[in-house]
Amino acid sequence: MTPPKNGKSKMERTTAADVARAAGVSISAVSRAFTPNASIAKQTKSRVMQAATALGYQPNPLARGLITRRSGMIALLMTEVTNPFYPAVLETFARALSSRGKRVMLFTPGEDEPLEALLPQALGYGVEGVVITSARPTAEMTAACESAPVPVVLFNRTVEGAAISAVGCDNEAGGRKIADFLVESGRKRPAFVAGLAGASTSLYRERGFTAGLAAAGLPTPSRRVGDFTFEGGLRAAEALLTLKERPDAIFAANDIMALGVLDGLRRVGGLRVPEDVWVVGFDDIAAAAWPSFGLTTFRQPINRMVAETLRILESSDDGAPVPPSTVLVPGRLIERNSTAG
Amino acid sequence: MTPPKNGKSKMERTTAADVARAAGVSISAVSRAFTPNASIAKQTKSRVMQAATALGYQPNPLARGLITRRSGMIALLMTEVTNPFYPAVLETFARALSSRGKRVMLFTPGEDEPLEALLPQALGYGVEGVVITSARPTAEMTAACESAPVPVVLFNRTVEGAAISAVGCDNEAGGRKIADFLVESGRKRPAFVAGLAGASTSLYRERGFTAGLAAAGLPTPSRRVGDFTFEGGLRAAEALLTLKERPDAIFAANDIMALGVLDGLRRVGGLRVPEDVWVVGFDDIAAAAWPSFGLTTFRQPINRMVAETLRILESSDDGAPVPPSTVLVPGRLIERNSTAG
DNA sequence: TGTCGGTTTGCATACGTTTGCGCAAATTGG
DNA sequence: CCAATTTGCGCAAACGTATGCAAACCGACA
Repeated sequence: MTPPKNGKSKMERTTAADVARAAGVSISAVSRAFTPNASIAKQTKSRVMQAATALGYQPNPLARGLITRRSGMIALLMTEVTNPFYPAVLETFARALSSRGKRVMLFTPGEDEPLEALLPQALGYGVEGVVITSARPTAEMTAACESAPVPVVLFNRTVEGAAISAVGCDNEAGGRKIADFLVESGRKRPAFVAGLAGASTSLYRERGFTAGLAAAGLPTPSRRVGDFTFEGGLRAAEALLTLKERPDAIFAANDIMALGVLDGLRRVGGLRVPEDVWVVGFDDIAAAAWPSFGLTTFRQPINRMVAETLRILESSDDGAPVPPSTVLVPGRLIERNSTAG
Repeated sequence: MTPPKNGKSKMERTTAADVARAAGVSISAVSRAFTPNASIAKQTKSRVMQAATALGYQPNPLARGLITRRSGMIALLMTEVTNPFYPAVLETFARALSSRGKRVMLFTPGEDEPLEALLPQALGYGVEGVVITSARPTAEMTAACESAPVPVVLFNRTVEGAAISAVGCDNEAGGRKIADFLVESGRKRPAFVAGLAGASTSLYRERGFTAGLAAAGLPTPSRRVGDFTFEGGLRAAEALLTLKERPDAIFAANDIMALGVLDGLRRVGGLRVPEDVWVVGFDDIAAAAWPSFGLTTFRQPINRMVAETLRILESSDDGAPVPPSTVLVPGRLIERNSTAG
């Protein structure tokens, strides 16, 4: 005899059976009461619900997930958490999912864990969808994504020619817009600070930027790599200062590098921004708006990007695999004090 | 007939039964091969493992969790993700758990979701432990924590007199240390910027700070509230500048506020730091080390704090409920350019 | 060769749900 | 008021694994 007399030791989980007993119905009825469109009479449903709240019952997601393959969890694969842009993304996801009753499981590679190992792991947990962010998928990973039983979305990354959905900002247009802005404002020698080699975001931003400059008859900009980090931006700025022809504007592929550039120019190079050099970033992280920086940047609309991602994840909710789609959300140039357009 | 002939449509999960068939053993044997101290012959184990890797099998955490109540997940309840300190904590947790084969589930309250609702939800997922961070537990939540079937640890928060484990930095000692430092350097009119009312961290830091000043014969410092945000710090600085006796040092209860204070002093107040006013923070977030700021601050040893937290979570790994313990990890004052000691 | 301790192994049950399938009850139309 | 239809409900079989229990095995010792 182990009746859930509410054992004194530790909180015993109240199960559907308990609720069923209390409400005088079968376990099935309880289950149906909690299933959105199930065949159940209004009256019994309310009786079940009443008993359920009285006992503090809520269905066990694991048991449910075992059957339905829906655990109410979305996996987020994410490597860089250093760049403040990603915590913001993470938070937006978590909040958005929270209000839909879902949860986010975070998968970060451990010490010597390859990124590829994470996807099968995530799938093992029966997640309903996978969002891959800030990670350049390898070829094998791409294949795994394509054959995954749940929708996979690349966030802020794209892979050419792969059949995977992707959501991002229009990076190329952003780069172009920034080039146009600098050109129109009379800048003559813009430079570029790239992120990690092979990162699609950096690549497209650079492509648009270079194209914009070329269209105005300017040469291909000087270029340094900043690894998407503050220190990288700082070093890139120092390096750019040693050029014979000092740049009169620097566009960094993301904000955190741009801040590093800005600090490098001011503190190390002894230059004034924007009087001597202009600086432009990409993302619009919180620190870009701090008075010390006032960084002109291209804002990525995180909310819309997250919303689109969830839309894709949910579009194939009832099994039917949806063809992969790529969504590019438009961004917007935010002018601040690091330029004087 | 649905043999796992590797259906062309979608990746069929390979189950323990498949492995058993391939290895010519029973399902139990497969299970035991994956259970650390199970009774199984070396030879069979290796045969199972071989078949497992060949088929790409790995046990389903949900099914396993249903039985063992161990899903391999740790819940992280977290509200503020704006303060860069917490993403850093999150990352540290994720990495540490990752290399132990565990995962972190993030629980953030949704739109109008009360924080209290998260704990039962997390428990429903069969998490092996709960870490509550940056959230002031209410009375009912405290009770829920105490009777939870898995260990719960408050990270960077404490609740007086509650039987809950807690891990944090020695905030009071930190505040005291900062006071001593300012006093020894000859500061006469230090001020304090508090975080959210009721947050234990802010409270203890202030207590130590005030005590330190009092010990040196200085009066209770002027005080403003900065809500733990950059903007709050900025406004607090402006407010403190209007005082008849302008402070000659400002200690903010966390770094992000301290940076706001610093920016407010410089950009709005037109003052120089440290020549006119000193600024000290708490946490040592990445931005504190940026050349623009060079914020003197009290470093919280995140790695050690996380390690201690995991130690507590794992100490009651085999059922035996361990008495709640409170661990205070010592921090360290990092002197930078925002002071001139 | 027979018995005995110890190690391995398989069988069956349990974990807490969902859901297809029948059946009884409720509803409708004539 | 009865037959035809709809509706609501319970039974039982899944989902994929862990584990107590008893049977089977293995070598060793008398």
